Order: sequence, then C-alpha cells, then structure tokens
Amino acid sequence: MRSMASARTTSARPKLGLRERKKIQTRQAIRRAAYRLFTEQGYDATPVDRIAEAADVSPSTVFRYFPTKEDIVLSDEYDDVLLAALRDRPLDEPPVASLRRVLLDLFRQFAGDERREMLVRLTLIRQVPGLRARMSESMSRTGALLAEVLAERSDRSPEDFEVRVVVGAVLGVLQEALFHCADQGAAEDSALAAMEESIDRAMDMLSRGLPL
Amino acid sequence: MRSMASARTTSARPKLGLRERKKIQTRQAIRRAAYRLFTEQGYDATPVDRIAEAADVSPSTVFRYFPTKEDIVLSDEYDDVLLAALRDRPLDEPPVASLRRVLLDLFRQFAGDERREMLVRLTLIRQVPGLRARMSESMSRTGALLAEVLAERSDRSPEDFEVRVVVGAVLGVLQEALFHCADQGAAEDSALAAMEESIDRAMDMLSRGLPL
DNA sequence: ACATCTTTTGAGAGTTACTGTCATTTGACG
DNA sequence: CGTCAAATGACAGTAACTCTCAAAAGATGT
Repeated sequence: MRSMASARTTSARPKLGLRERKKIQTRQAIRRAAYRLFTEQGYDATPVDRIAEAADVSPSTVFRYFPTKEDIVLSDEYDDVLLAALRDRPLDEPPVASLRRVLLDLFRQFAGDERREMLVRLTLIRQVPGLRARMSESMSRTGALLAEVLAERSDRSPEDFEVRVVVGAVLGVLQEALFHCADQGAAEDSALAAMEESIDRAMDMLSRGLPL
Repeated sequence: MRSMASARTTSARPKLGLRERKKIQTRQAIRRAAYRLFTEQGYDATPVDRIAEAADVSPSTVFRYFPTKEDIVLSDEYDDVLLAALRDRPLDEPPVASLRRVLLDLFRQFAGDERREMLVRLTLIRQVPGLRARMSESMSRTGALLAEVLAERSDRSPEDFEVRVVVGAVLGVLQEALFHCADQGAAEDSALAAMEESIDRAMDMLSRGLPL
C-alpha cells in the first residue's frame, strides 16, 4: 500500500521475503500510529493498548517490536552509521574534529520526511521526562561505543580516561545543542539548519577550550 | 531508637518538633531498608512492598516519601549546596574554575558514612539501566540550574548558548569521571580519592581545550 | 498443490509500579 | 483535655510490562 519512504532506509537489499517486508510494515505502522496519537493527545495519555488498536495489532505485538513504550520514540539505527563513519575518518585528524564531521554529516543526510519525524521526536523527548532520561542514557551508551573506536584509532585502552572525557564532553555538548534548538525553533526547516550551526559552534568551543 | 547519623545532616536547627523528627526517621528507615535489600537481592528483585515491610511502614507511605522507586536511590539534597557555593565564588573567576572548585568541595565534605552510602548508590546506579537514565536526567536538570547562576553572574540571558555548552561539557565530563571510578574502584576509600583526582584532571582538559 | 516446519501473532493470566480516595491515627496547640 | 491539622494505612484502580501457549501465516521440499 505504501512504498515511498522506505526506499532509502531499506537500502541494503531489495531481496526481502514477504515475512521481512511485513515486519518492516508492522514496525512502521506501530510507530506512525504512536506518533500520531502522541502528538494528538500526549504521550502519557495514550496507553499502549490504544496504540495497538490504532496500528491494528495486538498489544503483545507492540511489546514484541518495542520492548518499552519509550522505545517507540527512542529506537533508531544511527549508531552503526556513526561508528562506520568515524572509522572512515583519516587517522591523523584530531578526535574532536572527527566527531564534529561525523555528527554533522549524519544530520545533513536526513531527507525531508526524516527531518520532520526527527522534530516530532525531539519535541516529544523534550516534553516527557521519562523520554529525556532514557535518551541521555542511550546517548552515553553511544558514547561508550564512540570512545572504543577513538581509543582503537589512537592506540589506547578502551577505557582510557582521556578518551572518555572527550566523548563525554562532546555528547554533553551535543545534547545541549539539540535541546537548545528544540526549545526555540519548533519552526520547521530552520530548526534543523540552526541545529547544525549549534553543533558546529559548540564543537569549536570545545576544541578551543572553555574560557568563558 | 536511632539518632547518630542525622546530626550533621540536620545541621539547620535542633528545634524540630516530634513530627519533623519522625519524618526524618521514617525517611531514613525506608532508605536504609531499601539499600540493604537492594544490595542483598538486587534492585529489580525487590518490590516496593517488601521495602515497606522491611521498613515497617505501609506501601502508601513509601510512595509518599519517594514518588518513584528510583527516587529512593537518586534523591539527594546537593543541588542547593552546589548553587549556594557557586554563588559564593568570586565574580572574576572563570566559570569552569568555579565549577571545579564547587564540585570538589562538595565531594570533600562527605563524611565517612556518607561516603560509603555514596559508593553503594553509585554502584547501584551503574548496574541498573533505569537508574542510570534517571541520573543523567537529574544531572542535566542540575545543569540547568547551574547554567542559570552562571548566566546571572556574567550578565547573560539564562538560556545563553555558550553557558549551556560549558555546563553541558562539565556535566558530561563529571558523569564520565564518576562512572569511571565506580567501574574500577569499588575498593572502599581509595575510590573517593580517585574520584576527586579524576574530576580535577577532566576539568583541566576542558579548560585547556580538547586536542587529543 | 500439499505436507511440514518455523516464525510470527494473539489471547489471557499474572506481577509490579504507581495514583487517588477515605477513614483512622497521631502529633501540635490552646 | 479537646480540637485541629498532618501523617498514615487500607483499598480499589490503572497501565506497563512478562510469560505461556495455542492458532495463524510465511518458508521450504516434494
């Protein structure tokens, strides 16, 4: 019935069995229904049962696809992209520079539909404390992965303190930039551009040192 | 029945009515019972009902004192101390330096009992994902408060981007330092000392810039 | 086209973290 | 000691999960 948006996300192989295709469909159906209900009536006000109903699946199925209600909003597949991109940076590039590039590239890759969805997600996360909390955690989980790659690239132990500090700082700053944008510009397109700029500025501050 | 530990925490006024004293007592009773059960059988494995039982209060009462189970582990009163201390720093001191001082002073003030409790808390937080998540959030909440004070001190708007970036970086780094220590040294006293040093090093990196 | 095997789904029962209400208890105070 | 306000406990209800098991549906070989 619908086939537009999945083209780029399903980039891997067009050779998918009916089973796999259906899985992707249900996943999207659940997410769409959820986003719609969340924006209409609010996150807390929409029980999972109603989402299931709207997506025309059983509650069990919803929980099979998303272990928690929060995951419906939070789960994404950017980690792998990020890690791969980081590995591709030249080895002599300073880590903060690499991180900056990789993050900015990621944001720029978002197509129109993805952008709009991203804004919905961000405002939801902004408003619901539970989502904020879990997002911070998933970011620091991503951070641990990034730190591993960085450590590997500079021949350090995976738990090297300095690497972790760098990543911690970058992510702390990133989150701040993200929320800063979500705060001001719920205003469509400009918001994303502003976000890129914010990230850029923040990273500059980090590599120059924080005098302020 | 018990009155030893509350001496320093109750520093404000010894003029407490029986009511207030009992409130403090129950609060401590609940927390102690919870910590004991958590370390004995694990956080997820101990329902609130059992905590209530062990603390000899009703489940309702537990929820009255701690809105969520997570709050039993996470709630503390350091924010006010931190903010007050930050306000007391000389105005010409660079913000990162102020933050460093204020944070280190806080850690140094901890007495023996408080230190041990702190370690229990940290390892719990480390192990339980839900606690990790909510801790990140409460830290960024604290961050917002710190940012306000810093902005005020340098005549900026409370949402000033640079201030938020600075605070974001400092807190990101702080969390990393905290977890780093909790990771390695569950080893009693040395852990806290190591923590102070970690914070110190991390802050140094921040103000010098992140070249690595 | 059919039989079989595997994966996905739905139904239902159970647990637990909360929320709200209301009657009872208990410290505060004149 | 009586009265008022605050703290407590008992209870009912909701919603997010978890587990189990049987039915439905896609994959696979003949």
